[in-house]
Amino acid sequence: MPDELPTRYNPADFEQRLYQFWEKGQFFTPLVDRDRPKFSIVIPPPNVTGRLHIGHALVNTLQDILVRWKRMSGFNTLWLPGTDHAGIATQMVVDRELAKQGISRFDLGREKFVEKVWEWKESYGNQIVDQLKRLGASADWTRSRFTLDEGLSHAVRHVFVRLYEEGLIYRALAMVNWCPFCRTAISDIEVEFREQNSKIYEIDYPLADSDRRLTVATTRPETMLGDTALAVHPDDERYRELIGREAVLPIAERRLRIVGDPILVDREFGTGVVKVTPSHDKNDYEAGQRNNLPQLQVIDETGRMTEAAGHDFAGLDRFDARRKVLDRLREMGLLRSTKDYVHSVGFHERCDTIIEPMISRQWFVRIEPLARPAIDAVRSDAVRITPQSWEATYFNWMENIYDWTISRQLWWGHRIPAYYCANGHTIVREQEPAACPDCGSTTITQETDVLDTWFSSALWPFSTMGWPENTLDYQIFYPTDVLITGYDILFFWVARMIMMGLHFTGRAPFSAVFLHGLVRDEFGQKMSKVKGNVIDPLDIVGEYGADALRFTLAIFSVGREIPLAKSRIQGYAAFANKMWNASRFALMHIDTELKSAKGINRDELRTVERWILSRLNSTTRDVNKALSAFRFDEASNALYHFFWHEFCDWYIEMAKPVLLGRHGTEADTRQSKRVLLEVLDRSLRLLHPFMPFITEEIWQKLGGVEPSIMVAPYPIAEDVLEDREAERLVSAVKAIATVVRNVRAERGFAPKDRFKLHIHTEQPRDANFFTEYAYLLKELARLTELVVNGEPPAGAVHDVVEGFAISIELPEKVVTPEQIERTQREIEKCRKELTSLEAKLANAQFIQNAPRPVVEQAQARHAELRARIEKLMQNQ
RNA sequence: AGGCCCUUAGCUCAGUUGGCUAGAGCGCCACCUUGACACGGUGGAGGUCAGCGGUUCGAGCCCGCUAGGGCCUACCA
Repeated sequence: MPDELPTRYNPADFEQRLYQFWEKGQFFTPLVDRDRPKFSIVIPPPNVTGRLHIGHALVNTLQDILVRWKRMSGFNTLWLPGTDHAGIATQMVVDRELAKQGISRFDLGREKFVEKVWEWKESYGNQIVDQLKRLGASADWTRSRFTLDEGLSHAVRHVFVRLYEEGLIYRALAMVNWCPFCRTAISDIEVEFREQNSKIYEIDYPLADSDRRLTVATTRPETMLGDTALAVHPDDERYRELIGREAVLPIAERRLRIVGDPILVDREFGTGVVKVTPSHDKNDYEAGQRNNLPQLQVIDETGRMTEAAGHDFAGLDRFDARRKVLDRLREMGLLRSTKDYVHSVGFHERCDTIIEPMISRQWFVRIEPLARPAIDAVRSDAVRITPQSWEATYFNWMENIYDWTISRQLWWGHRIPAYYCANGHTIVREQEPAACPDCGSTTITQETDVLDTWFSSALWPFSTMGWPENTLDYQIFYPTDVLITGYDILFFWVARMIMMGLHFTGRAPFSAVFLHGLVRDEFGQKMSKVKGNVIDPLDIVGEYGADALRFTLAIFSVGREIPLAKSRIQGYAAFANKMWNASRFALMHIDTELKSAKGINRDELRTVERWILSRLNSTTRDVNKALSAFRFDEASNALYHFFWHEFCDWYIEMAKPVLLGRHGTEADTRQSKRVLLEVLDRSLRLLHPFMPFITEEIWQKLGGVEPSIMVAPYPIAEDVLEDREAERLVSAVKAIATVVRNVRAERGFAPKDRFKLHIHTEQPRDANFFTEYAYLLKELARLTELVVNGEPPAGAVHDVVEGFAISIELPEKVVTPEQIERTQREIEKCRKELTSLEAKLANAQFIQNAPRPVVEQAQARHAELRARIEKLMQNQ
């Protein structure tokens, strides 16, 4: 029996098989067709060194949901994948590999090392791609790109040269953030400031020409060896007359000018005297420029003290030097105090090394001219950021942006296309020149620095499409439609893509940005190996299936933090199991003849069938609407609720009597089966973007026309399916059944005990409905009999439900104190609401100002409450 | 220091232009092995929507203040 499903949902049985089926079927590859509406997105390229973590799972699940939705909705859809060469990260990984063999990259030399990295990339770089496939990512792998491949490298050189020619890239000596561990400059946003418990030291600097001493405070005493001045505030009466005189730098015994600098010095802070180290502090550097101070580099690029720090210190690590300086000062009696101090210290986010501000020659992007159009693009809604609150952060950063340090002293990356001739001329060209255009020299060397990884990432949306060539892909799929990523790389990546896209293609690279939250553990803690709270998505896929993980991520995708607990994933695996079993049930009753002749005649449908189709229709509308607004949570919630709590809990139960032939005609049974199939089919298609595997597995057994559910049309809402009347009546049936069950449970009757129920209605149509569907209520509420508009005995339990007065005849009168109290409470609640409603309705302004439907609703509610109170009173 | 955000059931969170009789999932309690499913079914308990004040016929939602928490940017001799 090929059509039967195993009793238990076991995703491992089919997920990988289905993925291979999709790949083989080439369903992920769009057509090269410019006449069809397209939808395109590019993946945030994971690092080649990456192993799939839960953040990847989230961002790629969300992209896949959109892509599958759009593809099924008829768009020519491209999801372009790829990986990032990740300069520092990858270099570090290979460094570590080499270290295991006892060699360093310096032993190999640049060329050999880069070869090694490529080798590493060829063997391990595809790991993350295979892992994405486990999640069900429907990216077009045939178009996969790598930031360091030939095409992208060409784009990088092209952009570099143009920016240089436009004066937007320059090389300069400047104070940059230096990582002594990675031995490279890094940009400002790669520095992570952290509060540290540290010490602040007060040190006495004697004046050169008197006994007076000036006390300065510092957290970094080792840098004093590089001091070239002291600064005071020019308006500070305590020190004003000292400006222009000299102090003596302890230990080094060097003369220091005392300068007045209102920008550097805050009179209120500390002693009001500041030591100035222009070579190792950003503010001091600037003060040095203003006051024309000499620079003295005392720390080198490895974090050790230089010769300039003095013979006693040269070669010492900066932190050892700190201790030694303090010892000296103590001996000299110049260390006035040591106090605990909390301040923030900059760390390199990649390697956790404390950043050393350092003057060096680097390449920069003059960013302000690029930022302006990028600000306008967001302001004018050419690019819409969701959630919108991030726009403020974006503007704040973009409006106060400073030049971007793009050179890195690494070996792995895009080597900067600048060349220097023997006579010191600089040539910036896409290809190495044969001779210097200025002097004809043929002795030419290429710049050794490489570019910041984010430089190539900034070009990703168009470089991956073949730009700067005017390729068909570029013409058809650029600009992309939406970019999905985490808010943590808004500045690193998103802002820079907008800037580069606008500058080089004249268009924003995407019209929408969706920033998802960051995944945390169930207690809101960051996941980290140290804490041991890491959830490995591949473990989850193995345990619960990719679909359960995807559904969980979708439902929690909104908000800044996504607390992920296994119990939640388990919950959605249970949902998958529910789908599985509901489908099993349906398949048991759907015969082959039905599968080939799908479709239903709406005019012949009974109320219950019209009801479920109406509910499905409004779910369809909600899901499409939610997805358009990136409300993955609303979409998945709507589907979860519909499928489980409307389709399974109610419709299937309501359909059973007719479906199983216990009630109605054969024609009714056939219709019922048709509707069951129709609703299941549509539900599966609606759910497919969220849970691609299980929906495909089941759908394959439903006998569709298309080869795969992933290319079957996505349902759209149809007004004809909406049926308010059916919704009203079935809603009443549900509510009445619930009340009867409630009374049964509350009064201690057994589930199998059956009662006689009376329903009263003035509407002949409603009376006919209940008469016709008496069998249904008898089944759902377990009744012996349903009487419409009869004479209920006084001793019955009365209530009013959705406008219908009902009375339940119990076999014996059971009155417990709890029960009386409960009725009492219910009446109280109604009365309270009634009182406030009456006040509302008595208020002329409410009647006047509130919209008509609101007033009508209040009036209807008022009537119902009164009737209900009256009936409930009879139960006493 | 500037900016953004959060505070709703035991836990984690929805609640879109003010109309709510405030929802969901998980957890909890009671009952039920009914022929799709115990990864199930039925019923239930649980909230002065952080506090105070204002606008409004009407505030969880808008405005102001207070308290607590988080994040981003800048800086900290």
